[in-house]
Amino acid sequence: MRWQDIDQQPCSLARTLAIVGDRWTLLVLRDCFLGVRRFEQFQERLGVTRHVLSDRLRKLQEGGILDKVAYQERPRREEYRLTARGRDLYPVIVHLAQWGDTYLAGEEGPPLVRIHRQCGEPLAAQLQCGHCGETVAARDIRVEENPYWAGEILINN
Amino acid sequence: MRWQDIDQQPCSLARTLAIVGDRWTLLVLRDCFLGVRRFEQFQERLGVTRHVLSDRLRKLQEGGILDKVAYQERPRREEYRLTARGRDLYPVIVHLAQWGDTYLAGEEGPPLVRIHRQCGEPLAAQLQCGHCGETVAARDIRVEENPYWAGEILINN
DNA sequence: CCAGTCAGTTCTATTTTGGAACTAAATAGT
DNA sequence: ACTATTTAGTTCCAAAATAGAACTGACTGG
Repeated sequence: MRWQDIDQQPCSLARTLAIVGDRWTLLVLRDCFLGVRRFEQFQERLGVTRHVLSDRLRKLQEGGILDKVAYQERPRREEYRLTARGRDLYPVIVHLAQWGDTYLAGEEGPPLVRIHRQCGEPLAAQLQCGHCGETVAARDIRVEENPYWAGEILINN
Repeated sequence: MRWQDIDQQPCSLARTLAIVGDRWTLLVLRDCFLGVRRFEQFQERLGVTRHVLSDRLRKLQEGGILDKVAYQERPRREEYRLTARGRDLYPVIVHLAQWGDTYLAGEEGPPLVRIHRQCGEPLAAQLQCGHCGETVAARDIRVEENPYWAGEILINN
C-alpha cells in the first residue's frame, strides 16, 4: 500500500496522518503554535526546502488546519494562520513535545517549558476524560468497533 | 536540512519525531495499542512493505518504545511489546485519532469508539494540567525558553 | 533603472519507498 | 528422507519523494 492511500483506511488516525503525517508537517504546526505565520520565517526556522514547505502548507490548508490570509496588497502577500480545527491539534503537539522533554532532553534540560497560566506551574500534560473529568491511562480505555467495519479493525474476534 | 538530522535541533518535538515521525511509524504504534505484536500481523494489517516495517520496528526498539521479546525458541521467534516509555505516547495516538473522528469521519461515523471504563462513556479526550487538574487549551499556555538556547527558539524577542 | 523583498516554482542529484522475490531456521506431514 | 509450511526477516530494482540550489513574478524604494 502506498502512503498516499492511507486516508482510505477505516482508521481515524490514518486519515489524520494523511494530512499531518508527512515529514516536516508537525514541525510546521509547532511553529504555528509559537506564532510563526510567514513562508520565509517557516523556511528559515525549520531549514526545510522551500519546495517541500510549499507542499506542506498547501496540504495543511486543504485539510482546514491553516488559513491563507493576505496581510498586504500590492504586492499581495499572504500568511498562514491556524484555524479552530488546527488549534484542536494542540494536545498532539504538547504530548509529543512532552515525551521528548521527558526522555530525550540532555543535561541542559528541555529547550522550552510550557507554563499553565492559570496555576503558574510547568504543564505536566495528562489525558483527561471530558465526561467525568478523570485522568485517563491506556489501560482505562476499552475499544469498540463500529459495526459497519465489524471484524476489520480489532484483533481477537 | 535533512530529515535525518532533525534530532539535533533544540526542540523536543523534533527529537521525538526523529523516532516516531517517519511514515507508518505512528500506525505501527496504533496497532501496538490494539494488541498487535508480531511482524506478520503488522505487515498484513498495515499493508506496509516488509522492508519498511522492519526499519520502523528497529527504530522504535532503538528509541526504547518497543521491546523485542522471544515468544518461542526453536525456531526462535520474537515479537514487539510496548515499553512504559511507549505507553506514554498513548495520548498522542488518542488525540490524533480523535481529531480524525471529529473532522474526517464519514456518514458511518468513526471506525472505533474508545470507552472510558471508569465512567462508561465514549472518551472525549482533553488536555489536563497534572498540577492543578484543570482542562487546558492552547491559549492557557505560555512558553519559556531555556536560557541555554536564549533567543534561538522563540520569536519576537 | 537597479537592488531588494517575499512567496513561491523549477531543476537535478540523492534518498526513500513500494512491490516482489528470496533466505534462514525450523516443524509437520508423507 | 523429502517436501511443504510458518515466521521473520533481507535483497533487489523501479518509482516516488526530498535536498539543495537557482530561478520567477510582482511589486517597492531609492
